[in-house]
Amino acid sequence: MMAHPVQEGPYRYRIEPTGAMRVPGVVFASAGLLREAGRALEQVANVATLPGVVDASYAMPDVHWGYGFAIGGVAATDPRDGGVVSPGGVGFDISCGVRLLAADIDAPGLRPVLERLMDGLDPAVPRGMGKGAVWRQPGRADLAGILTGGSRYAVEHGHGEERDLLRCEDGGAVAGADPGQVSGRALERGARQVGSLGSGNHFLEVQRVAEVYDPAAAEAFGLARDQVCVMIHCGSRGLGHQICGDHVRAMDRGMARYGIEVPDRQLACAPVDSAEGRAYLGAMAAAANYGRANRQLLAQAARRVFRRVAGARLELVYDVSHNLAKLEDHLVAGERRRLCVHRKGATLALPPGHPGLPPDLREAGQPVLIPGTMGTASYVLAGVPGGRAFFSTCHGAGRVQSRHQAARGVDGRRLRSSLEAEGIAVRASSWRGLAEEAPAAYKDVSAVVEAGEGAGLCRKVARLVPLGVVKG
DNA sequence: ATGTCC
Repeated sequence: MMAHPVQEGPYRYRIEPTGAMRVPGVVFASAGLLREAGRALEQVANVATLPGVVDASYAMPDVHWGYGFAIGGVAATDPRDGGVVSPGGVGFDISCGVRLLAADIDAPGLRPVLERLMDGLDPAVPRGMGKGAVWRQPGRADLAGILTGGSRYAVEHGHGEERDLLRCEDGGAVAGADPGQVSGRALERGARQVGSLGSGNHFLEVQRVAEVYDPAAAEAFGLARDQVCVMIHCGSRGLGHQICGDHVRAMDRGMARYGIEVPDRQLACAPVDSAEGRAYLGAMAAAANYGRANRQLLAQAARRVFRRVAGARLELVYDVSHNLAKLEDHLVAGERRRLCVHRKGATLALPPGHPGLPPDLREAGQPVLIPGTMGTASYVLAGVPGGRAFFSTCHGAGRVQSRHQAARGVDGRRLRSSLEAEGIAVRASSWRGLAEEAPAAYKDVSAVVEAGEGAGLCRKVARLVPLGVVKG
């Protein structure tokens, strides 16, 4: 579908419905970010053709090209109106997300032991391709427990604190997981990777709170200026990837049976209330739980190193997923409807007062964690009243260069030297992998966050800067 | 993102 966005408000553009589009497209962006979105806007228009789509096909300020759906896209469908679920609307890395922990130590206090801390984290954080995991050989029962119980199962088996679960979306476990819909191959891939970072833009960073914008919310989140934090960005590894591939194939074969036509095969989908739709949602929830358990185990690995090297404790601030579809209740034109909300490279941002928040965060709103590009800032945001796009906001910087382009433009060793010269300790698993994640390959995360705030999607709480990077 | 093609 062609897309001709027209400005209709500050940081807000509209793509008028044409052809098979059932609803408009709405893009939240500055003029500069809109230009960087490029052909991803055609994907935003394509999503507006899906059966049962409600309200609009939305794009966050960090929108960029993805598989079928743009990354940075939000789309809700109504199952009672033939609404579909599409694996492409979640992405290959199901439940990819971010976990932030706050240390009871400040940056000046940590500085003398930073190098030793990084040397401790280096072997303690399994990463790269096929190179081990924190939970080495989970049995069949443990794997099934992880798929249905997520972080909760990990905590119940000694990998964390009960309080952690209050700081995870859905209490650490998504309901409705159906391990029976997870293929043998997905299980086999997943069994070897429970508690591993992966590669690409996934990382574990030791950070410092550089600036606080909203002192009341920062206090509620347990954050103060100069405090040390740990941010973990990872997903569901080979398991989620295999599940996405398996179910795209099944839906591609089944679409004709439901009389569904889509403008791009990568938008393969099935009605939420169909055998294929239910199968995918059950497997997706299992992968979501696997992703949370993965972050839980990596957090435990970081906790052990912090205790041993710095005598410091790490408290969980929050854990968010930015690749997921969920059944949620929303008001649409004054009417309460249960919708299937796809967020792909977009984060749920519940507003202050929302019943889905733990009591001590209810006044501040939901923490939203925005990983920056290596060597640049990351942000903590919060949901706002009247949040748009089904209470969603951005998820990160978003690429502007392909991996190949980035690797051609930068030498990994030289990049490490320049980061170290800025006082950022780097522990990389491969030089090429490091070069592919060069800051030049990404949009300016600060511009993304400014646009998100300007568009009324979220508000800034704090900015974090890296002290040390453990790179996948 | 991903045992970067079963």
